[in-house]
Amino acid sequence: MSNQKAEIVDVIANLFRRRGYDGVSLGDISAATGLGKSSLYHHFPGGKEEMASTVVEQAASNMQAFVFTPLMAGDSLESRIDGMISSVTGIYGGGDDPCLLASLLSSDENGPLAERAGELIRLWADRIANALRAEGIERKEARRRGILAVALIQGGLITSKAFDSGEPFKEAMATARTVLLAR
Amino acid sequence: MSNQKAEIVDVIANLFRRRGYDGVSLGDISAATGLGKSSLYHHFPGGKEEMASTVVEQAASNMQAFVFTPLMAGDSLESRIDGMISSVTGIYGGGDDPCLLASLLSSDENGPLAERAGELIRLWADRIANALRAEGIERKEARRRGILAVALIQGGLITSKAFDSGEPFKEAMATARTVLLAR
DNA sequence: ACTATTGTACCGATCGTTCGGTACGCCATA
DNA sequence: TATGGCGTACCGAACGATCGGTACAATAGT
Repeated sequence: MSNQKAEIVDVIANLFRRRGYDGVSLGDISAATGLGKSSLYHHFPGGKEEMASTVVEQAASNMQAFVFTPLMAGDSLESRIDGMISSVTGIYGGGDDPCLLASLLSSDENGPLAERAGELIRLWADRIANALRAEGIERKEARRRGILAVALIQGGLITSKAFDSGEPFKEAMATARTVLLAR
Repeated sequence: MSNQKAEIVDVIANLFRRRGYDGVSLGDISAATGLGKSSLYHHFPGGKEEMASTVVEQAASNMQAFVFTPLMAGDSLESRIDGMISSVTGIYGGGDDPCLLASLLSSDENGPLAERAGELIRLWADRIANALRAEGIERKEARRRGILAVALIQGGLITSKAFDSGEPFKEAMATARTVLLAR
């Protein structure tokens, strides 16, 4: 994907994650990107759905690069977890920016976008669980904690939005850290 | 509010919480309620916005009755927390049903509905904190745990949706219970 | 008879989408 | 070095469909 197009996708992603799939019109996208509606169809022949799915796939690749990779890179479980938390905090603007996956998971009801978003969330929990298993934590317990950590991240984002403050998110991240590093 | 109207509001609430504000059209509401558009405008002269705000106010009243009241009614902190958890588990169908407040908080971007939904989420955390303070837990710590519990509930709902299973939600609730009852 | 409630028909606006067409750069062939 | 064709990128205008909302007459319940 060219840099040019990646920038466009980035702009569209910011719309979708803040307003959900149905909350964003092609007019909005046109205004935000500076491209005419017909130009958007040049880049995304599949229309709005292709714009959204492209955005999701970019998010998937970002997760791979900025979340999963740090989760396997550190020299100790603590440093791996801290690496992920640091990345995640950056991605979500310290709690100020909504999660694209959660946004599409909720707003598309049983469409293909929601299915893919759900898949990525499950993958996320799975990768965390794998990191724990590599440290000798039993399989089911690792899975339990992985899911719990993702729940804390997502719940932290929602409460941070409700409180209009990054503090709830940061508290949730601290709790997730404790859960993941408990022995 | 008459029983008749309360039923209508309930049907509309189920639409909004599953698809968000923008994902529901008046046609959808008309089909789901069996009422023509004119009938809907008879009951809700303010249109879609009034339908949504009525739905939110009904949710507020339900929270008061089924969540806040149990939170003050038990004879021990443990029984109060368990009362709330039991009610909450029922309200969300064991994790299968999305949260109306979270749905509107996210899909309305900075509209009045999102503001009200956020207010109710903050109130929820506050009520939990109050229950903890009544047991001697220090103010800031009580507030921290209240917010954390709400985050676990909301995050549990999202992960449960991603996994298409009530299990993540139940795990999140169990964790919330532990957090709230810790000494 | 009166009021509450509803169905039918319709409104302008906006939705996602498609169309015809233009500008520009690359590359082959003459 | 011209020239003509071709692919990429973009645009304004318009499409049919649906959006939220309204006017009004008919019906139902008292």
